[in-house]
Amino acid sequence: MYNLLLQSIEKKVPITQAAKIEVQNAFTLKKLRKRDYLLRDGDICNEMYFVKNGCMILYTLDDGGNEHVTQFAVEGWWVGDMYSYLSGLPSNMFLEALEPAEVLCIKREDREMLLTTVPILERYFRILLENNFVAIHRRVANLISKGAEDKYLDFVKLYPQFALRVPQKYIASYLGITPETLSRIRVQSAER
Amino acid sequence: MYNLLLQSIEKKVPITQAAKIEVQNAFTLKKLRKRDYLLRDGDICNEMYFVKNGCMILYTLDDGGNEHVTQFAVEGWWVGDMYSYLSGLPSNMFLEALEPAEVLCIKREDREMLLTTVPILERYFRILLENNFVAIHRRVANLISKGAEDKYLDFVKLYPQFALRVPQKYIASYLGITPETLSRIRVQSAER
DNA sequence: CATCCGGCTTGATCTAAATCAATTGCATTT
DNA sequence: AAATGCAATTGATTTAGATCAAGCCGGATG
Repeated sequence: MYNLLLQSIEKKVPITQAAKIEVQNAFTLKKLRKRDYLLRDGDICNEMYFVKNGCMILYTLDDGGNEHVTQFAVEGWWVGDMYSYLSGLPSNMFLEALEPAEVLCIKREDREMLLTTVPILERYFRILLENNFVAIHRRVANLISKGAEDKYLDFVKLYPQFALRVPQKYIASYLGITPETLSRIRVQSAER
Repeated sequence: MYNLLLQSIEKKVPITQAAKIEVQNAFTLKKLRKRDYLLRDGDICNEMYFVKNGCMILYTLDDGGNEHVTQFAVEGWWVGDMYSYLSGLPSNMFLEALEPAEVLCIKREDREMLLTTVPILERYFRILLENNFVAIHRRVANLISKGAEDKYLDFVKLYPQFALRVPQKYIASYLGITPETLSRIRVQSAER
């Protein structure tokens, strides 16, 4: 049950057997069906989630009711509204399962506690966040500098798995373009 | 000389006198004049920089020679090309002083060393990166969901200091719009 | 003091992508 | 197998913002 999480940790830092037990005790499992929500606009995000399997999206809704996907999360990824999680203030996001999913949940206080009892995890999260910083920075660079087609091509190159797994409209949203535009881009790219 | 850095650390984690010495020994000071570079396309980013004073921008150049600002950094901020810094691979970015500036530099190996000798800094960087994650995530949400005017208004609300301090063209670039568009937005907003 | 240059503004035009709208194709449910 | 409901496609039109081009202003430089 905790295999994937412990692997994720061990890939980055050494961890003792005793610490593994501590880790396991800090998490609970949630099983989700397609379209279940872990978080809705207005909720406070009191937990962060480690995806064991399935696929989640984190998104906002604008005034016109359009979804804007800020994050995907599949097996081995962390997800949640970090803003709300850290501040304790209400989120303006939705966290939804695109597929049946299982996630490991850790509450704010439990994580804080765990970080003091197993301090090597500070290093784990630090490394995780650094890698994440690189990825999100690349995304920003693409968003401010590239046109629709180039953004899509970079996305496919970076996450070939997603391009197949996730409905196109979510990818379009993630790239900041419309589903219609993405559809047209795909036929044009294929023609060449 | 190390005041601002030590304050930045102490705001987030407790640190002993001995550890402060260790920190100071790990950094060197660089003084920059306006338009000096700390990093150019093709360089490997072997250091990260903590800004003591002045203002830096991190940007890419596209095929058309247009700058795309991915980051600002003023007093108390960290900056550098994290991708190149972590991987040791060449950067495709420029890091330039917009004003005369002083930065504290820490080499890759020295930071790794420091993190093992002063492990509380793992926590410092972890917290820093979490806060940063929230900010950059907000930026992404704005980039994929908002029009030019709303992006600008959010920027001014979040960083009122910058709006005055930095030439508009860099702000435009940071927002993913042209200087012309930003100029027009500003007069329109003022009219109302 | 003059001039030079970079940054900002303003206007005219163009274009990539959004929007609006209809149709089709799948997959899930009944 | 019919029916329902999304997702994707395709076409027509609109629009936000880019691009191109000139002029202008203010601070740095000889």
